[in-house]
Amino acid sequence: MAVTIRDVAYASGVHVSTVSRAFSAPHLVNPETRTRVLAVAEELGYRPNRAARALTTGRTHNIGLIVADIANPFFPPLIKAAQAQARTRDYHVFVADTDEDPQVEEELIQTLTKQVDGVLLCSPRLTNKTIERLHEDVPFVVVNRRVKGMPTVLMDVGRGARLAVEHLRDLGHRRIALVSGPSGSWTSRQMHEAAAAMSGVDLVLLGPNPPTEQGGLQAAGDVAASGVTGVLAYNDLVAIGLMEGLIGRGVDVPGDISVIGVDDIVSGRLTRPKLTTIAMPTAAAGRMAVDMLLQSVGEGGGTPVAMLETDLIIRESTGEAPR
Amino acid sequence: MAVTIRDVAYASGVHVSTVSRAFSAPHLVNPETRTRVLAVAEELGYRPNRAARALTTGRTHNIGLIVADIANPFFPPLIKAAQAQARTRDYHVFVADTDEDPQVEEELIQTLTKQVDGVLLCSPRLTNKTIERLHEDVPFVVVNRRVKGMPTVLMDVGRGARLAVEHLRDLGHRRIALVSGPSGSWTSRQMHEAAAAMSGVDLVLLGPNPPTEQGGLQAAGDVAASGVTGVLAYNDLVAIGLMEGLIGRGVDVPGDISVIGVDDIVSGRLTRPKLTTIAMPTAAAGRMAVDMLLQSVGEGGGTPVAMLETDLIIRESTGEAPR
DNA sequence: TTGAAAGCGCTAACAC
DNA sequence: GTGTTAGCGCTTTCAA
Repeated sequence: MAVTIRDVAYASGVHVSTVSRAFSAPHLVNPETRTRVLAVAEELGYRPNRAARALTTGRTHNIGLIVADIANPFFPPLIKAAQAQARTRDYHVFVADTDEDPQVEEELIQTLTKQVDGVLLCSPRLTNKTIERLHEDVPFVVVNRRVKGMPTVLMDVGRGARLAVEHLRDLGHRRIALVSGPSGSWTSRQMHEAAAAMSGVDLVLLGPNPPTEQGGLQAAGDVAASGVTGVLAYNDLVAIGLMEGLIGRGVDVPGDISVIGVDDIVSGRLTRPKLTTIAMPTAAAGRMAVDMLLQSVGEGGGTPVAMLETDLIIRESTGEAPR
Repeated sequence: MAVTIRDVAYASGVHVSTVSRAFSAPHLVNPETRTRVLAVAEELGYRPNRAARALTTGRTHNIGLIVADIANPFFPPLIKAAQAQARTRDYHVFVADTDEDPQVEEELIQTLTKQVDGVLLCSPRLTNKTIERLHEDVPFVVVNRRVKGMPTVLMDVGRGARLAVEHLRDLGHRRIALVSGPSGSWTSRQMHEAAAAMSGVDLVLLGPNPPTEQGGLQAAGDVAASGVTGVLAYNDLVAIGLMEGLIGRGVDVPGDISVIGVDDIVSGRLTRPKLTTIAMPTAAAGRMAVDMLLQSVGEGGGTPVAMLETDLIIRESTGEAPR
């Protein structure tokens, strides 16, 4: 068995409670005793058992991070950043993948609840109602979606969409398609609203579509047939699939049709032409979400909503409208 | 506070131990009592506290998964698969990113040790000695590296390298470069040994290089100057950077130089030309590693070493040798 | 400043 | 088949 607080207490000739204090309430113990205890602990290789500690303190020092699909390139930078940020606060993170299944998501949250101080819900697929119910048992921070009364981290995709449409308009495009994502998606709705409000262009809504390359590929026919010269896609994956489908049909990108994606995943820099896209601050979102969660765990006050900036990155998949 | 076993016991008129048994030793309790207890538990929304359970059983039902870099596209499929497999066995997984820093890696392992039943070490950067020392406190499974006496999951990159070299040889290439990875890398060494043993081709070793796009980009000059007509790169990232550098220098791929990567990351399908690569069974490795870990946690016997198949995926970055 | 004792939620002998 | 009891490793009153 591993070395416990008792071993340290015995070896340093003090009571366990003193050892405990030496670690978690240093000011309550004589400096000399403390140094001695710490030295002995070090020598024995003692590490406090966080689970046992959690039992009395009610603080696990763990958080849960639930995402729809780890393999979706949008998430890894967020996971990485969240995990790194958590570590600076001495927190560990459980990562769970729901495979886009709300059922799995709910179950995961429930089994995780007792082991964590809070949960980060990234692009959750659950209904608001279910989220609210589950929230009774554990603090949440929701990323990429708006749920009433819940601390939230959003990325301003509306602004991104406006920038994108402006960019296309400046290039002379007058008829633009929005190749949307899944029907329930908050992001998709934001994009639509922002784009629809822009003057000087006609907007054609094409969707819903699965948020994947496949989804984009399948939409290529409709896009080609729609007579648009510019496209704003739900995300980079969709944009990449779309470009593939378009090029496969003999459509030139950006000669005939300009394409803009969302997310700025690394793959977007590798396509030919390189993808113009709206960069999402995923890493910043991960960090901020962790901060918010630990904040709300500590105090419980308020329901902060953060809106992070997005930016348009112009590469090669957009150009002058054909005339 | 959340509902505990005590609440359930009280509400169903039995002792806590009976409730405990109803969950973890059903055969020891009267079927009727059991159904009643379970019903009450369900109604109250009782969920066993796994941390508390771990305190008595010594089984946390958690595992740790430590990777060098979550954002490296090689890892997400592995993480996803490991996490999914763990879930089928009722295990949760801590994911931690070391940022390629051995120091961080060691500390992470130490703080995680008490909270998990075992740890998956993916492409660890620690010395064998350190790994062996840490292994005294917690079971390990090592992925992508060979450590004496440790359960291991390997991917047969040697075979992949042979297939790759054969493929180039069949296309008429006689002088081939191996653009290697980091100096300590097990994978890199395997590739080198396998490729060097092939007859009918001259092998030029270029490296070590960082395992990134940047690394490939920087190696482009040497590759172009080396007079080879075929290249096997350490991984897809390096291969992609290399292609970029080559094409930027006016070298045609595959017209002048053929390029083969390793990993089969999704981005490789997006480059122009599409990347020929050695597919690594990362998802299978993740699943197998979890199985091995839980196996060794359960029994502790043996030191299994699994070698998973790799395959050559021929796309567009390889072609006939120029004459 | 330190020790003693109770208890966090749960399981595991041991009785009955 | 079920209740009793002790205890997992730790923190936290309460005394001294």
